[in-house]
Amino acid sequence: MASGGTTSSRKRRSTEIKEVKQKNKRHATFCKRKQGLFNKLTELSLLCDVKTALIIISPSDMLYSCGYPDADAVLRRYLGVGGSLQRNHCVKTHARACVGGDLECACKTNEKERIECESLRVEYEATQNLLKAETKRLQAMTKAQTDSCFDPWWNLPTEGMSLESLQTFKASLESLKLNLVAAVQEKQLFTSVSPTSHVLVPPPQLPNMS
Amino acid sequence: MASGGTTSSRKRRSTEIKEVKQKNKRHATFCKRKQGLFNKLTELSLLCDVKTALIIISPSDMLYSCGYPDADAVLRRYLGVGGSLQRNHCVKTHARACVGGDLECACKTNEKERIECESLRVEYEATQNLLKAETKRLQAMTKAQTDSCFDPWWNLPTEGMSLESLQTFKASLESLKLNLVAAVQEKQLFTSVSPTSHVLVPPPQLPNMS
DNA sequence: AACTATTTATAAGA
DNA sequence: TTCTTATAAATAGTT
Repeated sequence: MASGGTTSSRKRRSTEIKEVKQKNKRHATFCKRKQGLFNKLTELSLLCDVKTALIIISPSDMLYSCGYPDADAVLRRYLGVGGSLQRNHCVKTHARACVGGDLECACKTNEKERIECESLRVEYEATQNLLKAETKRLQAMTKAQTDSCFDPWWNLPTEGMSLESLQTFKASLESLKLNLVAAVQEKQLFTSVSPTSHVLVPPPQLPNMS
Repeated sequence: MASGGTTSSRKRRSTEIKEVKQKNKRHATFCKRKQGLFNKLTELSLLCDVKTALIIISPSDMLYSCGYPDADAVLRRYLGVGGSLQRNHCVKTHARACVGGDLECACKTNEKERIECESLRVEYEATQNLLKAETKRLQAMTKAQTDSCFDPWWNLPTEGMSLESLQTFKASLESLKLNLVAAVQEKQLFTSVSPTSHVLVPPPQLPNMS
């Protein structure tokens, strides 16, 4: 009796624990990958000057969105002027297996949404160039050191610049941090950091999605 | 004269070539990353049982989309029943639930705020890049140290300070990044750390996240 | 959250 | 674009 009951409950309990673990694991994976996806999306937007919108709906109908420079603007553009889901223009669809079609269509529509991401991109690229220059310098340094073990890197003529720029980096970073903190605090941040972010409305009722 | 003309045209040509190369490079990057993003998206959908929609608009107005199980269905869900993009801006109810402050409609974001957001994003990106640069530099230095045949640079008394400040710098960069993330997270209840990501409120009857 | 061993993505060059 | 490869980044599993 006691043993039977114990066994039974142990079994049931272990099953439950396993399920919970599975669920937790899946959720952890979801969080990590969602994060990664958002990062990738933002990187793509900035690097390649493209506009993006990403929407994720979790099994429990939680909505997540991410877009640059404005998810809704992208959606509007995608859906067409009427905001209808019937699009009248060509879309390269990478659905499911993510196999790209061969559609070639450069749809030209009203380009009123000339977004001001240009300056953003310029700045970003400047930073990239900086990074590139630094990297190159360091590589040269390393190579020089490897080539001649007697001549350490700090003796190389470029070394001073490297350290100097390091100081510069630090200084600019610190001011950056201040600016950031101030800006974040000033904002009411349910709008998030996106320049044109929106909080989304859950629909009044739940349509079946599957 | 002839030489002048030659020089001039050579310059111009090389500039053009450079530009073209830049353009090609960017496009190559775009293709690769777009592909990667689509793959990631599909993986997320399948692994975690979430519904997704991703739209990309290239500078030449090419539209790309990817979704699972159906991008349009996801969009419909996102947009609400009416499929209208003016989905009731005022989400204050749900937004309050998320932040718990006095709120303004996200849709009413004014220009000033948008600019703030934008600069915020720029700074965030710049910070990330600086961090990247620093990390790379430190890695290279570590490598140089390993490769070094004789007295490693950090053993020299004068240069020890350099290393220290480097490490301090790196540490401060990392904590800066953490602070940044934390600051953003604080403002968003169900967080995504990405600068552009937001979380949407689930429908009232579905409280728990999976 | 943090860490690390692996896997995966991707930049550069062809 | 596609292929290759060296390197960088993401992340699964674990603590």
